[in-house]
Amino acid sequence: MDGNHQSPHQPPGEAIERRSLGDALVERLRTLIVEGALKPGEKLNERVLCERFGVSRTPLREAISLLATEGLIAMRPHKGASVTAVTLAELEEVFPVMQALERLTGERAAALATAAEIEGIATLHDRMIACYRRRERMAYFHLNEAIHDAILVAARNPTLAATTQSLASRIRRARFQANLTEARWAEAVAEHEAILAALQARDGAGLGALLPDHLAAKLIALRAALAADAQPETAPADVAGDGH
Amino acid sequence: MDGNHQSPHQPPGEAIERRSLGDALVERLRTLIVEGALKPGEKLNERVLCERFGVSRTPLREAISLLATEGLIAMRPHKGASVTAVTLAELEEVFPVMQALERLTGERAAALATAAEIEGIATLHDRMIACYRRRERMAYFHLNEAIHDAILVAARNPTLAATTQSLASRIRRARFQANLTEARWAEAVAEHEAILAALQARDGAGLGALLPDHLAAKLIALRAALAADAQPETAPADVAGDGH
DNA sequence: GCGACGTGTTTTGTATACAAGATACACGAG
DNA sequence: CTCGTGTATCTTGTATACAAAACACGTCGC
Repeated sequence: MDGNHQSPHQPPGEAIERRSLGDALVERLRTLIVEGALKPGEKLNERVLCERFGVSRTPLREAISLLATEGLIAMRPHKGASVTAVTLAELEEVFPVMQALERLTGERAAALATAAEIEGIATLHDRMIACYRRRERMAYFHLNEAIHDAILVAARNPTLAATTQSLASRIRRARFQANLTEARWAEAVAEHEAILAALQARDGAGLGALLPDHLAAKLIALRAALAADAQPETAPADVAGDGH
Repeated sequence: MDGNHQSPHQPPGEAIERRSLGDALVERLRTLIVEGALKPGEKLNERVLCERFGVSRTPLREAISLLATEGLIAMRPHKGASVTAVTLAELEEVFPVMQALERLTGERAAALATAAEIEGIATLHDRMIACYRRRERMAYFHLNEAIHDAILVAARNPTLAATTQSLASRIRRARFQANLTEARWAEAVAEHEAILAALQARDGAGLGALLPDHLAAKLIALRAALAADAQPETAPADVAGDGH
């Protein structure tokens, strides 16, 4: 269920079995970058990563190339690859595109989702709410993603799904980096309640507006969080040090 | 001006010089596929292509992988790569996504384009009209693309540009395959007049509606053309033969 | 003492070599 | 004669080897 966020649109019939090493690497690397294990600006030394993953340079380079097209990695000729920085400017750039896609997703999902899919999303939603009550942040995140993936599947458009997913990883990364405040978390849960209600009512216009709004609220929260992170020159680690 | 359709959004300052072989191959292959030299369904034998382009398999495979993410090529593990078919179903899938993106493009371009950019687009437009009058189909196509690229640049969003371009190649391919009728051509020219007028008036809502409409009209035309191509079992070449 | 140049090392870009899976054809059994 | 199986060949997936470019450091000149 987790991992594999890149292809929630796989048509069940065609069953394209994954090309082991290359694709597996793509996912591992993407997770490492999105979840912050590989830090923004970090230089990706091919030899080091090869040893780390136990593979040769050929499949590794394939994976790096692919992530470069997703915008998670920047490649400069003869200078190597590095993890791109999560800047506010980048988010301001990605968000409007994402909003346009999510509006379409909402409209289509409300119209095309099967009853079973809506029920499945409701189940995921309930589990997510339970995680919220218990403040299980990681489980909440993953269920959140599962819900958005399920809505994407319900929109019945593999191209839309693939395009959205490609952009989503850049946004997810910002979310991992900037801590979710308690206030924003409560707000997000309320937005999700409205989203589920619109889907159950098959209100296309409503869902098509709620999803971009949800995203807009997220951007506002991230703006604040990233602006706070942007000037850490005042007290990088001294904040903790002062306590002693 | 021609070629290089994949990166009209290159920020002038960053000047990422292209990684020669790999990227050059991507463009050559993309052109071959889009313009129909490599036919849909055609199997891509790596060794053959290597000899043809005079490169090794490593960069060729990189290029193939990238075009696979664009949807022009399908890869199946241990079975090789092949050019994807241009089906009506695929177009119906890509178009709504493209429309959502173009609406955003129109709104942003109307608001953010510089006076010089609008003037430049007007110039391209006039040259395109001249080509239409002379029925110079190829030159018309290329100026048409140049106009859409210029609008994309004016929208001031590299991510939007890159995403749009990635989908555009799939649509362009259909346009090359299905012949433009005289009636549709005249219609398209009229639509372009309206597009230019909206841009010059900086009418965001107008341009944001005209671009998707332009696309919708194109889809209707392609539907007819592809439906005609779809059942050639009745008389593959006999249609021409009957005339003799 | 400071700066520029040159050499050595590292790292990337490309080519080739090897291994595993898939296709095609031929041979044999029914 | 047809169908299944086994082998041979080819193609892909991965690893390694080679070449060129970039970086780092030391030396030489001013």
